[in-house]
Amino acid sequence: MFLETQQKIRARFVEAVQEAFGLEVNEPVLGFPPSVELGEISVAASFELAKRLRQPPRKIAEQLASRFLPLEGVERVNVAGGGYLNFHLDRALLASALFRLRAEKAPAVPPGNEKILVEHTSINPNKAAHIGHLRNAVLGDTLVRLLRFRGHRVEIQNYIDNTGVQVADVVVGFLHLEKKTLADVQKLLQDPSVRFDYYCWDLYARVFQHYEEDKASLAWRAEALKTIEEGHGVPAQMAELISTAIVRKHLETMLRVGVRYDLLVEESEILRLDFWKYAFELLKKRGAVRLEHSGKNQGCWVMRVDSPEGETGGENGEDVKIIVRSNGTVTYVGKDIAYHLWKFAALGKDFGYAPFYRYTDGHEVWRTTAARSPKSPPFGGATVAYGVIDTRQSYLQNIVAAALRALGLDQQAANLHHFAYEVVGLTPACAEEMGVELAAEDRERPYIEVSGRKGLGVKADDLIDRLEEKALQEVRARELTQDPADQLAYARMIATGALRYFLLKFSRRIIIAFDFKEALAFEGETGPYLQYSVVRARNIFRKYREQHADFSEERLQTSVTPEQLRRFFTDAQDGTAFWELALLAAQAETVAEQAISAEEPSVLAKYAFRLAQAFNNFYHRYHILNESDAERQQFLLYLVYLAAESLSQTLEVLGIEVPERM
RNA sequence: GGGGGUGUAGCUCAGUAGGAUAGAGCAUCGGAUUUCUAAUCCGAGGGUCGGGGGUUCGAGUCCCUCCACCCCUGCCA
Repeated sequence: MFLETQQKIRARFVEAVQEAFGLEVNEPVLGFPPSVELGEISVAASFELAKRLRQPPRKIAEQLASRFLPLEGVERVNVAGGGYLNFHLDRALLASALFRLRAEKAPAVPPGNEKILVEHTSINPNKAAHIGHLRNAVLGDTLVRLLRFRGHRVEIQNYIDNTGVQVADVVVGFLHLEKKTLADVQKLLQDPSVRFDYYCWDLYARVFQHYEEDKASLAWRAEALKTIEEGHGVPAQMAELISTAIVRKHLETMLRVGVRYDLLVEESEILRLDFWKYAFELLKKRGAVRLEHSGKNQGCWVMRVDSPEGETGGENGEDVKIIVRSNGTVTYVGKDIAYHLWKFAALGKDFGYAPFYRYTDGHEVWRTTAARSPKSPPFGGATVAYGVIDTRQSYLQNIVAAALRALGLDQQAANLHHFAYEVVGLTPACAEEMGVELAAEDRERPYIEVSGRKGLGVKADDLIDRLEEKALQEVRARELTQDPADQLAYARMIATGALRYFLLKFSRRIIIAFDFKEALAFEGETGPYLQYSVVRARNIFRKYREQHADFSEERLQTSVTPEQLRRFFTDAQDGTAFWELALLAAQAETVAEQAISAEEPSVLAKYAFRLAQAFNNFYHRYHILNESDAERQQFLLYLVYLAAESLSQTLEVLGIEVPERM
């Protein structure tokens, strides 16, 4: 397979340089020659070696070229240009290995023992989810799928900040603005005409407006926050009621786009089980935190934040972060430190667990509880942890890592990956469409920031609704099926495909300026384009089967011989075009590895698009069912299988399902 | 002030740990076997890769510097 061949070439290069020149070198970077006629893999390292060896690069490459063979999968090695080493692969061998890989349903890599923990979504459970949350969830979910695709054992956690300020604000809204009792809220929850998460969305905005108008009312918040954190009284009960209901809504929203979880870690349990107290003791013992006796932070426990160069302070004094407020409550970072110690099994304590939500396939989402439960699966205890958290929180994530280091957990700190992504804004036009009044200068901005406090944003479910509606129209217009259930199922897959691809095609470091027109597009570089490509390929097989009842895709593996593969892949007329498609299809694993190491799912999304493009091009150029040469027809079917199966497996990693018809 | 991010075609973005001729989608214009359903394909136009230095055989990519925009630097998260 392609990835393995690459690894072999790298390793062999190091040996070859050692043999030829007695020189120790690192594994070389592999590139791609400008066209497959020049080879499939290239190494440009001879240029660098030229200095050390005082020889022209071309001469170095020539001395190395002969030392690679025999190498499984490589047919020949030659020198091109000023000193490139170009590797020509054994096309028939690679293609048949790829066919076997795609045809076997078992994962390519057996699951390892090490557990990787991915935390994503982590929405404040006080109102409906918006597009920014969708970006987080889809990025996180795709990271999970990527890791699993490459054989890693992954646990998905969703952190629920159910004792934080944002929940407190909604409690304030119910208690003080709406004068509602616990029973009133309960009734509201049971009212089928009320979308509770939408209701809270509006209420939260109203609370903020009230804070603006009446600063004194901020005291409500402080009071509510304290009682919620202490876990007693009506505010605490109401917070529990609200957050649990909203979390359930969030799970349902995310399920619509194929995102699922294993465990909900609730902040209230971190407090209730004294995880924080325990972590606090550890930090104090190590001198990582100290109590301020004077100055602006008097009465607070703070942690010193070292600047990267080790220069602390300067004239303005050192940078510190408050961990415990002067009123004794813990900031979010403090709780996050405790949470992360538990993630790495470095706290010496564990939660209890209880089932919370069951998916239709039986998979259970668990939540943390204070009571121990013997029947739960083991959670936490990871060696590597990813946190999918927006980039604005980098400062706080650095503090968590710094705390780990302060406790001597350097290895864990190094294995803690802040998967930082940028937020989703609205284009000015979109913001105005949503009813926001913009100043002239705001219209010139690249994007308008969404604001939960102002109630400005595109709700996730509204967007998904619109996508499904549009997709349903398209499905109906095409008269693919008369069955309304099928129509709906197709529309949902197409809507999800469009949305997930839209959120994944951008690099995580750039701000997405959201626009309905772009997000609702089904043509060009979109999810539906990818899905359509696979559908086209499957249509070929379906039609072919109508004439050949005994046909199955798997049978191609034997009906096309290695001899034929060799012949068609080196055909003077079309060999290059055939080979380019197969070669691209073979790179899914290589690209997935890249996406993981760069922590950049867009790399795989872009690859899927390139593969779909290559396939559509091929589809248009070669008419398979009309092919009169039977051997050639079998070969073409073989090639369609490689491309379609590679693409559909890649789409699975992206969380994009393919409908039967489009 | 300090830390981080971004700047590539009219617009939105890629550019694979420096490599062989700067790419894609959208938009615009022109075309395609009345089919394995066109949610497709082909072609055209369009670029001082923010500016200036430097390193290198080679720089969109690395270093320095300047400019513009954004985020963080809360007893919010």
